[in-house]
Amino acid sequence: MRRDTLRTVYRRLFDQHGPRYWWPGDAPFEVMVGAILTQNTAWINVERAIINLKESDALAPRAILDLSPARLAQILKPSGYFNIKAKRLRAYCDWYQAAGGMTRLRYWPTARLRAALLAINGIGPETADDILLYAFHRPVFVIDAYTRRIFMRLGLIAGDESYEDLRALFEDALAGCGRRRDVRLFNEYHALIVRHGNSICRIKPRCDLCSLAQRCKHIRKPA
DNA sequence: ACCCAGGGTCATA
DNA sequence: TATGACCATGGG
Repeated sequence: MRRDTLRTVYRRLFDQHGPRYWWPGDAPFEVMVGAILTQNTAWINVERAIINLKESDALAPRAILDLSPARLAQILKPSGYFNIKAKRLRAYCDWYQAAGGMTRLRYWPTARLRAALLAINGIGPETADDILLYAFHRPVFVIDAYTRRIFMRLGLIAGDESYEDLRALFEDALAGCGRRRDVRLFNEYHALIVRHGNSICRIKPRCDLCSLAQRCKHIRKPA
C-alpha cells in the first residue's frame, strides 16, 4: 500500500470527523480494562461496566483480584459475555500485577510486551495492540473489523489478509516520522476508523470517503 | 423481531 | 489451517 494513499484516506477521515482524542477514559489501567471489555461489544455497554467498577471502588488490579469471580461477573454484566470477561480480566490482572505494573512494564521493549500480552488467555492481537498503543504509547497500528471493511470497500486490500500482514502493511506505509509522531498518527487513525465505521459508513450508502473508490458497497444487503 | 457491536477461544475435520 | 459454535448485553 502506498504511503500517500493511506495519508489521503487519513485526511479524508480527519476532515470528516475531526480529532477523536482517544482513548476514551484516562488512566492506563482503565484503557487496559476497556480494551478487554470492548471485545465484540458496543462501547456504551463497556462504559456502564467501567462505571460499575468505579462505584465498587475496583478499578485497580489489586481490587479486581480481591473480588470473587461471581461478584466481578456481576459488575461486568452490562458489557456482555460477563463470565468470560471476568475470567479474562482476572487473568490480565494476574499477569499485570505479577509483572510489577506500569512502573516495571514501561521499560519493556515493545516486542517483548506484545508477546507477553498475547500469551495471556483472552488477549488476542487487537486487544493487545489496543493496550500497546493506547496504554503504553507504542507505535503499533491496530487492525479491527472496521479497518478491514473500510479498506476492502476502498479496494485497497483484499480483506482476507492475516492480522499480522495488515498490521505490517499499515505500519510500514505510515511509520518513519519519529516514534512520537508515529504513535500520535496511529492513535488518531484507528480512532477515526472506528468513528467512521461506527456511524456514517453504516447509515449512508455512499459517504465521502467511500466515493474515493468506485467499489463502495453497502454493509447491509438490500432486503 | 431482527441485526450487530472497537474479539477470542476451543472443538472438530 | 480452516470453519463453526459459543460467549450475552443493549441499542437501533
